[in-house]
Amino acid sequence: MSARRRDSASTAAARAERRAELLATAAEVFASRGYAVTTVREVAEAAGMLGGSLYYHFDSKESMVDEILSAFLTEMWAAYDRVLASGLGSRETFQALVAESFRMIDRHRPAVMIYQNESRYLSTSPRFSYLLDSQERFRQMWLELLDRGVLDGTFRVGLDTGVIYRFLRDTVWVAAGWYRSGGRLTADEIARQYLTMILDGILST
Amino acid sequence: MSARRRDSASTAAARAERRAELLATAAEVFASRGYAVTTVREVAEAAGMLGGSLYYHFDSKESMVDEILSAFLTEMWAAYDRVLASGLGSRETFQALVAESFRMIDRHRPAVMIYQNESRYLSTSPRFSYLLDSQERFRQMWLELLDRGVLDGTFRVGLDTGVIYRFLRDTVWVAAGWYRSGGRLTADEIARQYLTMILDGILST
Amino acid sequence: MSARRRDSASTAAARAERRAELLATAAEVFASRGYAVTTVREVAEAAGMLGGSLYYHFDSKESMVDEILSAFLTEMWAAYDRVLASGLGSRETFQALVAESFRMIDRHRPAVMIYQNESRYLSTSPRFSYLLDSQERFRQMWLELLDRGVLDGTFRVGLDTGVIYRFLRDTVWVAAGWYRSGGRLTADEIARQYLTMILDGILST
Amino acid sequence: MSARRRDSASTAAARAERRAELLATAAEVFASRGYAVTTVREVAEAAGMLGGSLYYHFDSKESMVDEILSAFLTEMWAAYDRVLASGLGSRETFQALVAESFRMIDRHRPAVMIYQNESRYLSTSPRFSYLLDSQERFRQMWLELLDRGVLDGTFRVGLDTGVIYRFLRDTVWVAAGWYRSGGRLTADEIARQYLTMILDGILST
DNA sequence: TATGAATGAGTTTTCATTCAT
DNA sequence: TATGAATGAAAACTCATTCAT
Repeated sequence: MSARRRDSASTAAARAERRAELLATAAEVFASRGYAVTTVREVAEAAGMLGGSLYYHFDSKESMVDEILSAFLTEMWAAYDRVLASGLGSRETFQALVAESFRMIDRHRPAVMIYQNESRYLSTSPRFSYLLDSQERFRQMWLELLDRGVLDGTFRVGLDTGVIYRFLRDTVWVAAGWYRSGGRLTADEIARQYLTMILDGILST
Repeated sequence: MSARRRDSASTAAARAERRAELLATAAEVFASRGYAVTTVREVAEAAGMLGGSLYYHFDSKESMVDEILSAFLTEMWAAYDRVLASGLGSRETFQALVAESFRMIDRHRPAVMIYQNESRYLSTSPRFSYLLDSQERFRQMWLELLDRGVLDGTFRVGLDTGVIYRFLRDTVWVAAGWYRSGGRLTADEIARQYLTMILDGILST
Repeated sequence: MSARRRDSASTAAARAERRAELLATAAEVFASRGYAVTTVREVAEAAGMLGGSLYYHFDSKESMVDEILSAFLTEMWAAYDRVLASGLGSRETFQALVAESFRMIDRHRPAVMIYQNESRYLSTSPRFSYLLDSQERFRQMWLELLDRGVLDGTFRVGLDTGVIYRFLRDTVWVAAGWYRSGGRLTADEIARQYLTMILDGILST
Repeated sequence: MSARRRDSASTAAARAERRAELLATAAEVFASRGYAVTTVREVAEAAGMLGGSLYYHFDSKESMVDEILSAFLTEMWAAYDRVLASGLGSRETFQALVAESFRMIDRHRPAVMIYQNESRYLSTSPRFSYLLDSQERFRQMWLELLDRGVLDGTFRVGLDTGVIYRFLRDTVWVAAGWYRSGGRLTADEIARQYLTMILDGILST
């Protein structure tokens, strides 16, 4: 490899790394203040630069959230698909999906918060139609799992799976709003608590 | 009662009614599109008037949400306080609070959504410090109830009450995002499903 | 006609009049400074208001030129079509088209200048594709007329009609750059001079 | 001549050549898109470099047009002065000036277009006052020639020389907008067509 | 010589708010 | 009570220019 090639490789890599840094900063700010009310200036300041400078790296404020969300969703579905492909029973699949979700929150808390809080607003634009697609796929995944679990005797009969699905959808993700990585509880521990609660209830037996 | 007094009384009443109508419309729009991204013009249009006309009725966009939220919170705490004052056991109190919450969603869905989605943003302003107060009071209410329930053997030992509290807080209110009054399920029926799930878990026994 | 209907009619008319005034002002400024380098603020100032106020009347800077140009082109083609439909001989048609053009300059000088100077830039946007359409139609009109005139013996044989067409196209319209309505020469007088020059040449005979 | 001197000489020459290349590129882009709306980045890209790199060669975007235009005007006036100094009759002078103009278009089409399209905008800055000077000199040159020609019986009496001057000024240069070097017609052939048209008119005789 | 990252002034646009009618 | 025109502050975005490497 010539020096030239190593150079161009390293600058391309440096550039990608800088982008990633900036996106992480942007995600943090969007998550904590809300996408719509966050100004580009605020993101830039958090990154230690002036407002206009961000436009050297990104086309628009919109393209920043876009990149944040699509990267997150890609990774999320890869994780879910791995679980779904592993042939587990309905209870174990359930547990694995919830655990995966908490791991996503652990690793991509800002992206999860943005996904949770801003989807409604963003998905009015065609550019973000993939958010609706993802939601629909999510819905089908859980409904199928719940139906299967009821049929095979894992889950309680008489529950409204539509209600339970909505319950799960919201419940798991809103935890991103308060979970802090490195806090008292690990993501796996929280997943365990949630699973106990959901699977067995909170009543003493 | 003189004609004059009846007139001014009916005018004052008509005025209050008009305000209430406009607030209901505003709440609907704020809830469905998000407070920050909703323009005053959109609210006005939904009410069949022009942007400037709203300022005859209200001081500002902010005072509209303010009125919406404080009216809602007042009613909500009145309901909660009634439950808390009735001397029920921890399980029954739990059930009653959850049921009350779903009734709030049923009757004040837009206000609940606004409370849920916009509190973080609004409470950065001193004017809305009461939102933080309400949250803190909510937190204490549930933590005390959970602690009491664990002590008297109603709730499972070994659960992290901090986690459970957050779980309950989020879980109940997010239902406002999908619940439709007059839909397939009544508020009480949904409360029953939620309670089964939370108290007994979803596993078949 | 009720008072209400007359009112709404008069306000609609007042509004249309205001728009027309503002468009005339904008056209003046765009014409004298160039569309691209004119700021919305400059247009607003020329109209005695602040920058943002223009957006009460117009969607965007672009929509202002759009309206200016399309109104002008509509009127221009109406005038040309009247000439073309009147069954004149080729020499008289030629004279009438040139005279019409100078009348357009007389009445819509700013619009003509914008059309002349900014078409190249504007027509890169799909919104202004009608500028290209108009140019193409203009080209066909003149080429047909020149060809007919050569065939019927009106025009000199041996001229390159492509060159003459371009010559006419540019020559007539650039006069908008210097012609001032109410100056020493009337539009008809200038048209006469141009026609003498073009038809008979400037050499003494 | 030492190696050192030859090196620095060839370096200086190479540098001048690079500048000339870059200016030619810049002129092309400015001409085709318009100076004001062309970004430095676009010029740089057309020259195969990045935006900032141009600033090694030039002080500013403005200094680029400045150099392009002043070089062009210098050459143009040298050519005109040669004609004017050669003691030709008014008709021959007329023909020679028009022919020279088309040769300028042939050899410096981008510069001519910039001169034609951007003078109004540029000449608002003191730096480009020479554009106004040139225009004034141009005007005097033609008016004197026309007056002389009318006096000596070459040109038709009764024409408004002010109108004819403007006509000539615009007519000749706008050809830069469509002329392509190496196309169907040579510059001299186009000059011949223009001259026939202007001198003898387009009517058959 | 050229790059790439950043600057900062300026531009278009949005929108809560005001106010005369 | 409501309208409609305007205000003005703030937002997203653009781009000529700088400068360390």
